[in-house]
Amino acid sequence: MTPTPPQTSGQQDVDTRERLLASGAELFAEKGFNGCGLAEVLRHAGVPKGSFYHWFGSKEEFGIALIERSRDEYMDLVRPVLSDRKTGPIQRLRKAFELGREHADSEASTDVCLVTRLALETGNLSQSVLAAVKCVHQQWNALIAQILREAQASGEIGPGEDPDRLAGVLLMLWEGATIRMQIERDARALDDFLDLVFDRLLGRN
Amino acid sequence: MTPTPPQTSGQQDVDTRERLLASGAELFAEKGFNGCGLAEVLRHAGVPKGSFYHWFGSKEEFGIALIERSRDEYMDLVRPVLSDRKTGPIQRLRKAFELGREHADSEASTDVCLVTRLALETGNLSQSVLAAVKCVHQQWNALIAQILREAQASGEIGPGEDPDRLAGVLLMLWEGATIRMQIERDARALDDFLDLVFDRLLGRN
DNA sequence: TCATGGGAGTAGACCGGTCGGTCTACACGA
DNA sequence: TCGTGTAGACCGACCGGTCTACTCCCATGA
Repeated sequence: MTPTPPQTSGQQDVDTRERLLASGAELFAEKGFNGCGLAEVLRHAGVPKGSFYHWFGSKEEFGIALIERSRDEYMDLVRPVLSDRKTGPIQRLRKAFELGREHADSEASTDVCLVTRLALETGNLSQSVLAAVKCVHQQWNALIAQILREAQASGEIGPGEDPDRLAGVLLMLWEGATIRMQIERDARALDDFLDLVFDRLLGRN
Repeated sequence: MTPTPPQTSGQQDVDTRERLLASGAELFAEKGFNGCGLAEVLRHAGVPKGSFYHWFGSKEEFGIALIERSRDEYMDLVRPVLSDRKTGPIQRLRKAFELGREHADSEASTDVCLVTRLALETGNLSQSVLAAVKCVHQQWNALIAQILREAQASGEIGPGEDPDRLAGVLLMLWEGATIRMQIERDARALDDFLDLVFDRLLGRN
């Protein structure tokens, strides 16, 4: 279905696909899915249109690949932190979000998590892209809920909390902070998020 | 500069402008500023292109008019609640947000606050539209901060809080909840927001 | 009283540019 | 020679915006 990565022919071809994805991630995060035409992605990547449609069936399919890539990248970044058994669950969670903050700080200030960026475009996103966004959200939600359950088991948070619901709230706060950052062009919103969640909401540690 | 409202000639002309604004508010809230072409707005309003450019200088100018209209509508809705001196500040604030929740509930679930909707489009919004969004945010922020100061004066919240910063956090949470609602097509996210903010964050009342 | 001129507003054909997507031609290694 | 991938001209649809033609109302003045 999707072209398989080449085995013998060197890396020029992989390069093309990878260049497209990198350009797409950058430009879509900055301008949104509908706000950026293929021509611009192509120009930025230095790839002709024919090559694009060799690797991807449509702009939509390209978008979904980008969403999944974005999730995988973030997961890779965060996994070692989350699975570090030397620190408590809440502290691990905090570190994971701090990684996200640092990421936002290091990029151009307009650059924001692609998944969040696409989330508010849902109204004019196609059904399949929307589904991909939703799916990643659920995965993140489950991941956070898992950590919260650990925290509950170790007594770091009260047994009365619903981990799934609390995870949803955390994710939702993070998204709000991301919009705020986007408007104000200032990562301070993410600091406010960290303060709020870890000092006041899950506090006393 | 802008065409003055007609004084003597009845209301057909005002009607045209109003119909355009109503259609624009509905369609832009659903599809975003860039996700919806003028032709669609025109068709929905039953107004020819010539009339549109009679009333508005450009799509951009139209967008700014919509943002300001959205703000005014919400302000009118919320003002009586916020200025009701019979209830405490925090309770008034809660009521105002609950009004927002009810509004979201009554509309089609895709329909969301226009200002929030445009906020994440900042990347591909023109400078002037972005400025309008930012301006409305600051006005809301100031409004909330004012209420919080009252709450501080009456001892409902601690004197250590920074009202402006806290107002920013509240607004940011609200936006996160709005995105969440958009993705899940479910207003439960707004309930979570209300619980979090008023039962836990500003709690004990 | 009524002809008339002009501004307000309606109506939609039309413009160049850009959109996502298709198509053919070609380079190159196995 | 055939499959893989590059290259870009080209397509119809649609974008925001312009332009001309037209209707209608009413202010003016003899």
